[in-house]
Amino acid sequence: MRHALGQPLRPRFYARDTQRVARDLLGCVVETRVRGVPTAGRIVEVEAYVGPHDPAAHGYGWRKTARNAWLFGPPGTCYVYFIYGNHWCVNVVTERDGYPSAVLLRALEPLAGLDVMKRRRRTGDPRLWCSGPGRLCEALGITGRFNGESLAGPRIRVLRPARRQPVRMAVGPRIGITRAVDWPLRFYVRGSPWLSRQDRTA
DNA sequence: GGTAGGATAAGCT
DNA sequence: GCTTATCCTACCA
Repeated sequence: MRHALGQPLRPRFYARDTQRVARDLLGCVVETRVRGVPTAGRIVEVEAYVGPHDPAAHGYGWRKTARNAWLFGPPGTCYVYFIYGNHWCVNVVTERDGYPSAVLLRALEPLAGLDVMKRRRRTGDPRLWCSGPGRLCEALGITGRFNGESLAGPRIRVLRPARRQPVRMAVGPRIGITRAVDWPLRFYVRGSPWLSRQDRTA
């Protein structure tokens, strides 16, 4: 039962319009294996960073640096960056090789390795394990060493469950940005208790 | 219940 | 110097 949680998404899943990829990622499962220790969670919240014309995206104006280089990588790659001197954030790279677009993972519903998440996050409250981009990286053991890895690789993969639950999706503005603040590029599962902030529209 | 401020570092001007 | 795709604690209500 190697893939009890589902089958890995193929590269062509990611090689599409970034907003479509973002929507379709809701309900899929992220699984990591760090030093043999597995953890997994269902994606309930994402944000799209749609390309060089997106003022809030790291690849705005085609500006490529050592830090964001993997944002320009092939679809289905991990782009991981360090922010605010404290936190890692993980993205899935989309569209075509050389084009800077990606989907930021913002919140997961914990599914497997719950004891490990509890230890890594240093809190017994499951709501605080994966409800935010920095939190979910800590819970799943994702660090800069994952930058540039394939999302179908041995250490991190994204799976489509055999029986994917129907998702009631909501859309809103992205969080924590100062430019393009009204672009509705945050997609999340309406009413989910695992979001990075409470859904008041549910 | 809510919010203000600090931690902490890379990248930019 | 200043900003940043964040999180946590302290404090006030």
